[in-house]
Amino acid sequence: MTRVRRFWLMKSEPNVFSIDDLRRAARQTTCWDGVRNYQARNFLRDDIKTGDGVLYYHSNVEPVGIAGEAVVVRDGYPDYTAFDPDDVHYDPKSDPRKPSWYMVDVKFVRACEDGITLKRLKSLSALRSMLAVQRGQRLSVQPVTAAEWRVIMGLPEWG
DNA sequence: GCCAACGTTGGC
DNA sequence: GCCAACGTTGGC
Repeated sequence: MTRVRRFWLMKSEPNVFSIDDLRRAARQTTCWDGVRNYQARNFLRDDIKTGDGVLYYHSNVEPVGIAGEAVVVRDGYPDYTAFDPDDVHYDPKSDPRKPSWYMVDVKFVRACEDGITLKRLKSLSALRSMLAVQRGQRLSVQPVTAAEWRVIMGLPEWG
């Protein structure tokens, strides 16, 4: 029984961890730690699976937008940074026997050199209902539909 | 740096 | 269970 591949958008502040950091990381892979929102947690724990496609989104930078593509290489597992008092993402309420927070591992696929800006995404009528272009949308891990994925993968910005 | 939008907390 | 206060996110 094969599962249908799903697609996601994950936000990262590039001054914390950028698509180039991912490209240069060991095995070009990182754990997606530090998510502390329950809706995003549920996606990481239950829905995001190895092989799923990821739009790597740069937030809090000029300009904001999609900076590259990644792929999920490990299903959800407990976010151990929540257990470490020295970690910025430490959460004393997360019990290792019943973890509150989860993460997946993602691997670099390609960077989009000049990026696909949010402004550009908003200009495409095919992406009108995409979550990322909605006003006030703060969720750091978002589902992307297959149709939206196809539109974005077909943009000339990928080179 | 500002601030609108949103999620969480905690008093009641 | 409500909701005001608070803290955070993230576009601008």
